[in-house]
Amino acid sequence: MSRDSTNLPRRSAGAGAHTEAGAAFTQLVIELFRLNGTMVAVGDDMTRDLGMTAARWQVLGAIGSEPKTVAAAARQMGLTRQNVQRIADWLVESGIAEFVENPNHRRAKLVALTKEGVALRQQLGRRQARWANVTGAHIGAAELRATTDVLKRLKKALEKRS
Amino acid sequence: MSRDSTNLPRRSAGAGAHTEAGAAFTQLVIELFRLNGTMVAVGDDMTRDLGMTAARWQVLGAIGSEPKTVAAAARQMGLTRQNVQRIADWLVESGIAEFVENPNHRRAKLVALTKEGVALRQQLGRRQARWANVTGAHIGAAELRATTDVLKRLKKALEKRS
DNA sequence: GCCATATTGACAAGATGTTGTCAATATGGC
DNA sequence: GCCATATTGACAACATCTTGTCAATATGGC
Repeated sequence: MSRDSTNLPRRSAGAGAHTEAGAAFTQLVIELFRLNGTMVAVGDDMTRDLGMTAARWQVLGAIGSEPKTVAAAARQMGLTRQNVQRIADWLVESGIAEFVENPNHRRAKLVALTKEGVALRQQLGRRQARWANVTGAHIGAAELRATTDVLKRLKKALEKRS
Repeated sequence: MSRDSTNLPRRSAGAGAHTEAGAAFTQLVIELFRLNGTMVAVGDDMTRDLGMTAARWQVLGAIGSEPKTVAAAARQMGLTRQNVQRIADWLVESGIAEFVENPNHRRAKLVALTKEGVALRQQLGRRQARWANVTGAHIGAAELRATTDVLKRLKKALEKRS
């Protein structure tokens, strides 16, 4: 191990110079963007024949576990309220979801799955499980969990910073 | 270890059921989306005072190493040609980049940084390095590299599938 | 209960990204 | 050199996402 392989950023690292960990982090960010793009593309592919997209699927999943308001779903997924609203409106138009009265709020109705929505959710769930099981088997549960853990820690570190 | 902890998807896994690796993979996907969102937000924050965004920064970086055509830059980053074209046009309008003659193609000019673009790239590079070094140090180079490796393998596995 | 404050859905405008099409140009087989 | 094919930038139409604003409603301090 060379004298420069410390994980601590050094004052002596000149302008624009990466430490070892800094370089590794940068590579991770690049790969993260790439994989994210691929992941969304696969999600779109997996749902296209059912008239869905990855984004719609995500909302379907959020309201599927239990009915919630648009704002609550948006918060849960880290998306903007307005974007989720638009998708929720589309789901309702398409008969997949419906707005139901919210005992806790007069205006903020709950978005709930219709019978058709529940069936769609099940079908997509089966597809996702097949896909996840096959893909996950390529890597192995232990490594996947370790990876998820690093991603979570990174997210926390980034949020503190702001 | 229980009899069910195999990494192989089983026929006996009922509809919608996850294997251990399948469940771990699913968690990873969820965390990937979240971190990606945070990452773009941080990129936007880091560049906002310079009139930039994460997307523009990415293109700046691509043409910064050496001038290339819009299509080449798009390919390199996995973005659409048209989207990169729009961003490149903006960079040129803003005096950050310019179109220069391409000896290999009469129409497809190269996008190159101007003097101002080079300075901007340096400034952003310094910021990025500080940020990467600090954030990377929280995790450590070894774990970061292991994580990047898993992401790369996942991307490969997903691409084969399509 | 009253009131300051936060949350929520609705709406609009604009930014950003995608998809399809076209003609100009380059490339490779022959 | 000629020609089929692929690549490229230009343009347009559209989909998607973000940002700002507003009034209705809920919440918590008092």
